[in-house]
Amino acid sequence: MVTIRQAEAAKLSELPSAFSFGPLELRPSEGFASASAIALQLSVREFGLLMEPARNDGRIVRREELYAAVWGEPLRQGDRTVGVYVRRLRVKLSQALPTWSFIHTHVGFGYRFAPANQFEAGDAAPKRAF
Amino acid sequence: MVTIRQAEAAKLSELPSAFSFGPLELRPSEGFASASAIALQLSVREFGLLMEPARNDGRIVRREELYAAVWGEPLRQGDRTVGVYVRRLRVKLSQALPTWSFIHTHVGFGYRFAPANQFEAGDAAPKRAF
DNA sequence: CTGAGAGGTGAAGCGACTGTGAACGAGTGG
DNA sequence: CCACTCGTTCACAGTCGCTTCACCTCTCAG
Repeated sequence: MVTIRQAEAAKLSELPSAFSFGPLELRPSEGFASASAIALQLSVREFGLLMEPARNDGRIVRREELYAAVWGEPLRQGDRTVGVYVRRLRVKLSQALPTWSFIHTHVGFGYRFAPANQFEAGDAAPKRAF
Repeated sequence: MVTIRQAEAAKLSELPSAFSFGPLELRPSEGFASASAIALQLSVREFGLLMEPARNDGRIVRREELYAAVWGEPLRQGDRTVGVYVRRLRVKLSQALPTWSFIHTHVGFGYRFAPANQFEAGDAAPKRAF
């Protein structure tokens, strides 16, 4: 079985050393994430999830795909882990940036990672985009 | 019994990764549909129906065939589900593109999927074709 | 015109899916 | 040994959309 460290290390090489995601600044190589200069305290899994925008730019990603990318193994039937981590990420991100939303649910499909500021309506991505 | 997720995943592999349908842009692999840069909010079933043009280019399709393609099982006697979803699709599409029509009824036969703009009469498909 | 059949429409029940809070155990550092 | 963090799992609650139903409209044959 693959350890967290190994799985994460394997992924890092495929990612850019740094990129921005809306108001967030992410540096995979350092395991660092900040929101408007406020450093975020993320766990390894949470950080792995936040790397998703670097892998797929704004498209809708299935849970299976997300899990495979972060955990390095196929998602098992009935496994709710992805949902739990999405929630934790949402909590931390909304604490740092209350007016922003980053992870959008697509029922029966998966999630779409896209920054959206509720005070700048009409600009960014819609909640549902099938 | 087959879950929605499984049925949907099975279909995706048979479709092109992206195609256009009149002013619509569709990406089956991402569960994404947009109308003139406006992202459409479709459910899994609605999206499955909109994939029809990728399977049959412009010909009239029987309800039985449509149901089998999207639901993955034969249509039962008296089942009106296809009609309900056609209506929902029409509503959403007409909201996004009021001057366009995409799904044309052929009484006693089925539906024909073809983009038609009412402001460009003479060019595109007639409402009834027999 | 009238009736029958086909399709359109609106609403509602129910099950599937997702969100949420909490508990447990493994791992780590003091 | 304890305190802490994090990953994982579970049960429950809330939401969403699939399906079904009843009723209406349209079309056409006679």
